[in-house]
Amino acid sequence: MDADTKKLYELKAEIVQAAGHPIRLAIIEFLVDGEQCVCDIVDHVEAQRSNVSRHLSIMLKAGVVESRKDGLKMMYSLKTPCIVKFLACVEETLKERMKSQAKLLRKLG
Amino acid sequence: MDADTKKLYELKAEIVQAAGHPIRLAIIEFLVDGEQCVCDIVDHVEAQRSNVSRHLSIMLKAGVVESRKDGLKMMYSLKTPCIVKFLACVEETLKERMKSQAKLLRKLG
DNA sequence: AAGGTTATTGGCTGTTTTGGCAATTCGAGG
DNA sequence: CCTCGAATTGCCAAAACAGCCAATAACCTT
Repeated sequence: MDADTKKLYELKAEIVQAAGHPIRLAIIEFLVDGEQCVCDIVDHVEAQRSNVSRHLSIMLKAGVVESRKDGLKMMYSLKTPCIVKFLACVEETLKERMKSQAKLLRKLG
Repeated sequence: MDADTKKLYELKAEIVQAAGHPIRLAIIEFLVDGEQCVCDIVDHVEAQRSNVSRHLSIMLKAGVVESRKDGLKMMYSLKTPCIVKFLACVEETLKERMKSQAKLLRKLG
C-alpha cells in the first residue's frame, strides 16, 4: 500500500466517520426530505443548538452536506443523493445482525 | 424522536463507525474479493497483527463482517454484499468534495 | 442604531478510541 | 507432550471526540 492509497483511505474514512454518529445519522435522514435550516434540525433531533452546529460542521468539512445562507437562516442539504443507498445498506446490515442473533438464541433452545 | 428511534440510530451508527477508519476501510475493500485469513489481511494493510485483530473484532461486533475458523486460521468475510454500493457512495462523495475544492481554487484566479 | 433571532466558536471536562507491547489461548504436527 | 504458528486479549499512554455553557458573529426589523 503506497502513500497515496493510504491518503485515499484516510479521506474516505473521514467521510464515513462523518456519518457515524446517532445524531448525525438522524440529521442525514431528515435531510433526505430536502433542505432544512439548523433551527428545524435542532427541533427534529432534539439536541442542543451548539451541538447540532458542530455535527453539521463535521459533515460539511467531510463533504456529506452542503450549506447555503438564507437571511438569518443557514440551510443545509445532502451533497450526494447516493447517501440514501448508503443508509439502505446500513439497515440491511442491521437486519442481518439481528437475524444472526436470533439464530443464536434459537440454538439455546 | 422516541426512545426506540434513538436506539435504532445508535445501532446504525455503530455499524457506520465500524467502517469509519482507514485501516478498516482497507480491510473491507480487501474482503470484497472474498474471504481472507487474518494473516493475509495483516500483509495487505501493513499494520500490526494485534491491531488488525482489534479492528476485525470491532467490525465483527457491528455485523459488518463474519468469521469462520479453518484449522489454525481465522477466516473473515463481508456479511452483506451491499457494502460495495456503500463504498461507491463514499467515493462519489469524495469526488464531489474534490470538485467543490477545485471550483473554489478557480475562483481565486 | 438597538434589540432580537439564528448560528457558530472557544474553552473546558469527561469519555472513547487507537496503537503498541507483552501475555495468553487455541489448534497442528513432530 | 512440547513446540510452533495463528490469533486474541490485557494493560497502558496518547490522541480524538462529544457535550455543555458562555461569548461572539451575522443579519433582520423597527
